[in-house]
Parts: sequence; structure tokens; C-alpha cells
Amino acid sequence: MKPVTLREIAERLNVSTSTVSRALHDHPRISSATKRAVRALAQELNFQPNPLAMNLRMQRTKTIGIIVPKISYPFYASAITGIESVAIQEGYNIVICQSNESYEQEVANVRSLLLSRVDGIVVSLAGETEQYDHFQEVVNRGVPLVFFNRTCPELAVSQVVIDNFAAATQAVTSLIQHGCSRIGLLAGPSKIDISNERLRGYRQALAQYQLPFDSDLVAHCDYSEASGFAQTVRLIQSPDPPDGIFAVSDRLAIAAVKAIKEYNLRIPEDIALVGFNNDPVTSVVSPPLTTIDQNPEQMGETAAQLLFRQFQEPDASAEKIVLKTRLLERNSVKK
Amino acid sequence: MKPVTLREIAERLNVSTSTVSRALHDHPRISSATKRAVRALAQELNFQPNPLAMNLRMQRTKTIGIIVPKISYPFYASAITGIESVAIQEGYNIVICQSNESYEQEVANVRSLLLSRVDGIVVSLAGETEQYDHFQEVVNRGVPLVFFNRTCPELAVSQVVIDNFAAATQAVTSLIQHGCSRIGLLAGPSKIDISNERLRGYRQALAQYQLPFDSDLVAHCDYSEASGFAQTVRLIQSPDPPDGIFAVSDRLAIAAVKAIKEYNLRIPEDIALVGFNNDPVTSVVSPPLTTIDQNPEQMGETAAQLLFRQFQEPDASAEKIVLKTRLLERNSVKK
DNA sequence: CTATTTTGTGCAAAGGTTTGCACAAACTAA
DNA sequence: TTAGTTTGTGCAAACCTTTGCACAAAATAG
Repeated sequence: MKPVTLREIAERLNVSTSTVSRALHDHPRISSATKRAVRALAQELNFQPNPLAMNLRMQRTKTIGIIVPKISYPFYASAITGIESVAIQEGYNIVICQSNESYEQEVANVRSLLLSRVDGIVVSLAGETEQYDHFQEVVNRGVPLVFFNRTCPELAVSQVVIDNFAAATQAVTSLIQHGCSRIGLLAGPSKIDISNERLRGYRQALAQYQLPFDSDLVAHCDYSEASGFAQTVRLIQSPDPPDGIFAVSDRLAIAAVKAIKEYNLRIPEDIALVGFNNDPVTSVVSPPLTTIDQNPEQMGETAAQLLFRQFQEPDASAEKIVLKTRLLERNSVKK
Repeated sequence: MKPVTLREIAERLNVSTSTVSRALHDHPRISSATKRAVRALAQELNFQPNPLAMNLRMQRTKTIGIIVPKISYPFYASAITGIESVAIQEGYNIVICQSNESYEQEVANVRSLLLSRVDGIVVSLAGETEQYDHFQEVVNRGVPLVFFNRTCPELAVSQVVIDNFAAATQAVTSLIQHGCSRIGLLAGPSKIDISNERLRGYRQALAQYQLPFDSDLVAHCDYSEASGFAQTVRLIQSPDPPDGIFAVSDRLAIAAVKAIKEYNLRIPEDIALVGFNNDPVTSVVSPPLTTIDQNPEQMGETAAQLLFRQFQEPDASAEKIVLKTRLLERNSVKK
């Protein structure tokens, strides 16, 4: 059951492989009679050009690589779905890599994608990543690159993000307006840009309401549940514990819920809580979490579109697209 | 910054490309002097064989394809991680496809994977799938194939599963032993093998305790939350509603929780609930769900191992591996 | 009726690797 | 010395497709 090749068609029709190839590509120099014959036979034998040979010849794989921290994060699963949908539409395949928040893995992923000659790469940075040589290498090789969500400010590369500063300001403001005056922050890794933006938003909201900034209330976490839990415990046990917490991701927020409950404190009465992402869990946990709603699928689609735009105009300058978010108020903040 | 080729090395060293290739592969007929020289230069120029060319020449891509219903299901995200870990170890890449529970998509996925000449395929069936020609095609082409979790009983193909019958029996027995006497079943699609196995287990537990089987209590769902919700509502509103529900997946169980709460019923007092999979949400929802704990990562690893075994012995007969599960008792069942 | 253009097809190279076969040189055995 | 083996390397094909160039035949122009 070996796949049919150009040559077989050519031999059966007593023409050359070039003629067959051109006929199938609707080359103007091929007579319509030949085209008909070739196409009919190709159809009949169910000919499909061998992509491996095409890849080699064309120096193009019609594949785009995706690197995300973890596919099990609902945010990234949705983003991938978005990327995939536009890729399929354009006749491209995707290959998905997980960095597992590890710098080394991310570097390995990039290497592997470059090696396999993907036509472009879409990335959201690993939590650990603090240097960007591997991405510099990508642009050096002229491979189109797009960041989304967790981006790299140092590289002049297209990206799609949300206004993390504004969203965080809004989230913290909501806590303040509902009576919180001492607000803890479960922040992300300090090298991750969006994490810092959210920190800035947090400070902005405090400043707006003349609340003091206390660095003891800022807890940097990696994105693991364990660190979210531990840092929440630290905040709870501190001499002057917070009456509200803003977590920069729902994963951390959920960890906070667990910690708060473990200490028999009530949400929102003792500690109010706001998360970020609108992960499905936030509607299931009790109480349902107030969170920042964004649209990861749209973000994925947009990122893919930016990439395809680069395929068309390789020299276009980097573009930055900022998507809308909204505060989704539920019961983890006092009414 | 073009990648280095065999030819460049060959020219620099005044040898043929074949010599270079053989030197790098440690061919015995190459003198150790030449080997040293070639390797040194290859190292220096950071030579990496072009995988596209290798693929074409070797008719082998060192890539395995994975098809799952959705990567956003935590079960599959973990399973993929398991597959990935052994693939990496063996020097293989993976490409992940989502069928989105759709038969058509699954067929398209298979076609795409065959076209791109993956060396083997690991699959968990889409909820819609009721015929298997596309997988028959895979085995016809001699491409190694392994099913996991949602398998196809009609095809003589290696598979890794759990004992769904026993696990379901155990789950339902637990409901009965804690006082439930009228137990609803949120079942999966009736064409999915594991769904039927779980149904069989449900009936077995009822029979063991001389409880009547009532087909009104069996609600077939696709795997969507919407259908789980709707079917739970139907059960609740029925003339003789259940006092316990066994959901064949945690996703359906969560939908049931939402429905039950919407009707202001209490879990477990009014309706006890048991899920399946030990998804992370089940520990977060209130009350935490009793569920069947399995190890999707291990399942993925095992599936990958079966695949690699087929690479080594293409003619070995199909193997079926059954993994252990356990009942994880939490508070959604009366104590 | 010649000169030029258009039309339809084939040859061969290119893309980069692996490998069977051939061949020469060096070595071994008698 | 001769025959036979071992050792080290190169040629060229194969994997399959795409495409620049060449060429012949047909069509058009003058």
C-alpha cells in the first residue's frame, strides 16, 4: 500500500515527472488535455505529494511551532486552539512544545523547532526565562516570531498582549472599593514582563487611594500551586495580615483559597480575593472568584494572524496588539 | 547564517560527503584520523544534519503523532506529558492533534499524520467516533498504532486502559454502601467502549446489592459540560429522582454539581456524587468530590512504551495493558 | 516563404542525507 | 612473488518534488 509518487503517474502516462508536477500546479504552459489526463489519474490513484520531499525542495514545511509553559493551563490550551484554528485555515500544521516553565526546556524547544525547520514560531515565555539569546537566534535566522501573553520587551518582535497594567489596577481598585485597605499581592516571577506590569498596576491602584505600599505584602511566586500556597500562608501568618489578596493568576488564586480555608478564614469576610484569567475553576470554587476575564482563544488567533502577516511581508516592522479585558465580579469580594 | 551541510565539511576537508557522513556515524571502515578531523570540524561549525533531508532519505521522521479529544482536558494534558517524556528520552518528537470529540476532525488528523509520515500514532478516540476505517488504514500502511483510555475493541491494536468495569463497580458500590439506593448514571457516548464498560460496572454494582436497574436513570451525555448539566437537571426533575449520581467523568460530575446547587439541593445529603478521573477541580469544588483516581501520565508513558516496542518488533502481536486505579473518597458521599 | 513568437514538453539540477558497490592501496599469508 | 584479504575512500543512486533552461513543433507576423 505504498503511496503513489509523481513518477508512477508520469510513467503510466508516458510523460515526464515535470509535466505531471506542472499539470497539477496548473502551470500555464501545460495543455489542457494533458492537465485533464494527469489530474484524472492523480485523482484515481489518490496521489498526495510527499510532504517530506516538498519540504526539502521548497525549504518550507507549512508548519508553525508553538511554545507554551504548559498545555494543561486552561489559558494556554485555549490559546493553542485559537492558533490552531487560523493555522488550519491557512493550510498549516502546528507542533506544540511545552517548556514546563523551564528555561532549559524552552531553549531545547527552540532548537528543536529550528532544526525541524518550522516556518514560524509563536511563544509565551517560561517563568524561568531571564535571557533571550535563543529567540535572538530565531530572528537572526530570519524565522518569523510572535510572542503572546508573556512577552519579551527587549526584543523587537511582534506581540499580542492585554493591558496588564490597566487590568491589575482595575482588579485592585475593586478590592479597595469594597473595603479592603491592606492588600497582598501574589505576584509572578520578577523577570516576567506581564508580572511586573501587574505589579505596577497594583501600586497604581494603591497610590490612587493613598494606601501605603508595603513590600512585605508582595509575594513573588513561580507559577506553581505550591508556591502560591506557601506565600499565602506567609501573608496570613505575618504580624499584620492583609484583608484582601490580588493573585496575578487564577492558579495562584486557587492555591490561596486552599490556604485561606486551611486557616479557617472566610472569603471574602476575612480576606477578599481577586484572580486573573477566568479559568474554568474560578466559577466552580466556593466562593466563585472575582477575576479578570480575557479571551485566550482570540489572543491565539491574533498571534497566528500576526505570524501569517510576517510570512507575507517579511520586512514589516514589529507590531504590538493589545486586547481588551474586563473585570468579572463574583463573590470572592465583599458586596 | 545558513546551516552547515555535509558538503561544506567535505569540501573543506577534501573528502567526499559519504566519508563525512560515515565518519559522523562511526562507520568502521573510516580511519580514526579522518574521523577525528571530521568530527572536530563538524563540532566547530556546529553541524546539525538537516532533518528534512534525513527524513526523506530514511523514510522515517523520528516523530510520533498523538490524537486526543482535547488537550484542555487535564487527563489528556497529563497523558501527553507522559508520552512526551518517553518520546524525548528516545530522541523522538511529538506532534499533538485535537479531534475536539469530532469524528471528521479525527479522520483529518489521521490523514494529516500519515501524510507527514509520523513513525507511529497514539490515540484516544473522539466521543463521536463510531467507525474505524481511518485507523484500519493506519495499520494497513504498517504504521504502528497504540490506543489508550478510549480504545477501539474492534481493532487488533495494542492498547493501555484501566479496568473500567471494576472501577465503576467500586464507585457505585461506594454510593450504595453509604446509603444511596437510587443511583443515576451520567454515562458517556454509547459507542465509546470505556463508557459501556463503566455502564456495565454500574449495573454490576446494582445487581450485587439487588437494586433494580432503571434505564430512566441512565443519561447518555457527550463529554460536554452542557450535556452533563442538562442530563442532571433531567434526573433531578424526574418523578422519582436519584439520591446518588455516578458520573463517568469529572467534567460531567462538575456539571452535575452546578446543576444540583442550582436546584438548592445539598451534596451529599440530598444527592451524593462520585466522579471519575481525579481532575484537579475535584479537590477544589465544594464539597470535594469522591472520584476514581488514575494516573494519566503513567498511562501516556505506557502507551508510548508500547509504541516503541512495536518499532523494535513490528510483527509482535497486539498487547493490552491494564493499569491500576483507586477510589478516592472525599466528601461528596455521605460518611 | 522566412523570421519570430508562442506553446508544450523533457532534461537535469537542486535540496541534503545515507548507503551499496567499486576500486585502489596496503597488508597478510603462503 | 603471488594470491588473497583488509582498509579507507569515492561514485552515484535513492528518497520525491520543483523549476530554470533547452528544444522542437506549431502558430503568427511580415
